[in-house]
Amino acid sequence: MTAATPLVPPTTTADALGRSRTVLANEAWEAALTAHAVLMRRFAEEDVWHGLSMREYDVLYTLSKCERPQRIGELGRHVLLSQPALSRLVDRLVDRRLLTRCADPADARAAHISLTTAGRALQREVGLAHGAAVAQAMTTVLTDEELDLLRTLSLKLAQE
Amino acid sequence: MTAATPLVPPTTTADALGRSRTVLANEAWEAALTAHAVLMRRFAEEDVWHGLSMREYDVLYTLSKCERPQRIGELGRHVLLSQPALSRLVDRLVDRRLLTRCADPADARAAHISLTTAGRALQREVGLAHGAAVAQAMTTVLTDEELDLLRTLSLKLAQE
DNA sequence: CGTTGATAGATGCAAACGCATATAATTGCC
DNA sequence: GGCAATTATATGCGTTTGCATCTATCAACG
Repeated sequence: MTAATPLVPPTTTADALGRSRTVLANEAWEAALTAHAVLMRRFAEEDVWHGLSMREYDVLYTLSKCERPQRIGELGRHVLLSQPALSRLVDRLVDRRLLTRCADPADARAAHISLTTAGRALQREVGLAHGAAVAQAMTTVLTDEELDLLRTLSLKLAQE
Repeated sequence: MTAATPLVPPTTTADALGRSRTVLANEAWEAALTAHAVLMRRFAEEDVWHGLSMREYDVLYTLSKCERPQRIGELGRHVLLSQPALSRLVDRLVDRRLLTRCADPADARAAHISLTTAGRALQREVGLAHGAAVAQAMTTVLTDEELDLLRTLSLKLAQE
């Protein structure tokens, strides 16, 4: 038994990186928040919105991916907005003839929301231009592998 | 020259994954947005905020990382909020004795914002509990390597 | 059936937000 | 030094938001 035998405990990955697991998590979250803010700001100032707010577009986009009409509650799961705020946002889009509310024969409480033809057309138009801006912003700094990795990590985070 | 020579163009990584680079970027962004929304909602409903909104905490946190007092404009770079909204948010926090405004001798336009003792104490208290919630949420679904990767990808996205 | 509790969505209201613009101070250029 | 352009922040105002609460409907159980 030599005095040179290393007696330090085996390092974890976090130790090897010089940070605790908690710090690692918080640094990752802070970086993600910053990236979110930077990109949201950049996308918001693109001239592609045709009078929609990003939240309004978010609702149109969510509906565009759905085959069947959605309830307010369902939409709420995809949009970071309180139920009353979402309810009124839908009101406004209905007033603008971009959405329709129709009754559910099986549940009189529910409001089924769906895109009008105009709503779908507007979503497509905005989506095309916005999607191009998203691609532009992300592909200039990330490789294909990194984009795929970001998607994978994000899906893990979003899972319950 | 044989007829068996493959004449298809070399596949890119995106082709190999079966998606175009644009689609890849948009899928990554959508997943990131979803993760952001899911986690924000979860963090917001944690009972750690002591009467602060998350945006207000964001300002206290940003200031807590700075040695010197910051201008409104500097804070604005870190917070996803319009300049007037930030100006009034600071007003409210000053009214609550969590921040102080002091004049800049070299530039009478500028408002130097800094934490009061109470503001710093509140940030620490909230930060401790919130940081724990962040760590909890992220470490249960991501490994250390993945956390570090997320941080790296996010920093790349936020650059420029 | 009828009452109780849960669920979907709407509404009252005060607080907070964004846009446009005002105010005030600085910089640059003649 | 004086005037235009720019920068930093504040304010007016209409819109949107969140919280609390309300209404209406459904589900479940005696």
